[in-house]
Amino acid sequence: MISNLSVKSKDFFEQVYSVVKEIPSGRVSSYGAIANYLGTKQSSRMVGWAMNACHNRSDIPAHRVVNRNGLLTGKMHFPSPNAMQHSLEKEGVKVVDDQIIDFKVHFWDPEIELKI
DNA sequence: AGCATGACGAACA
DNA sequence: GTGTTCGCCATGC
Repeated sequence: MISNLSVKSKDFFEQVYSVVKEIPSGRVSSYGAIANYLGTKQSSRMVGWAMNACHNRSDIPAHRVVNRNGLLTGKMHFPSPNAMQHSLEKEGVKVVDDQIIDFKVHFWDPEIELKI
């Protein structure tokens, strides 16, 4: 039903979206954690690239995905640069100067929470 | 084909 | 803790 050509990257995107959608409210994750969960931890950039394409999808809480430092590096890619921080604070995550406070507390690791 | 860039991460000085 | 460098892989010129 589906050709096996050029499906890899698409499937990778879908996997990223699936994991991101599993992130509960008030929790955050990192590109590297997702990449690690998908088995491509060395390609954390591709996770960010997948998020760049998330504009095609509607149900992707991309604001819950930040870099390893808990820094909102991707906020500038949102409709409004303030949307990402605002959404996080709305969920109870404190953000100051584009950085999540107590990031490790709010951190959500798919490899742990989803038990692989 | 090569070179530069990017919502990253890790290693190293 | 900060700054620099490299690796990674897809995309654009």
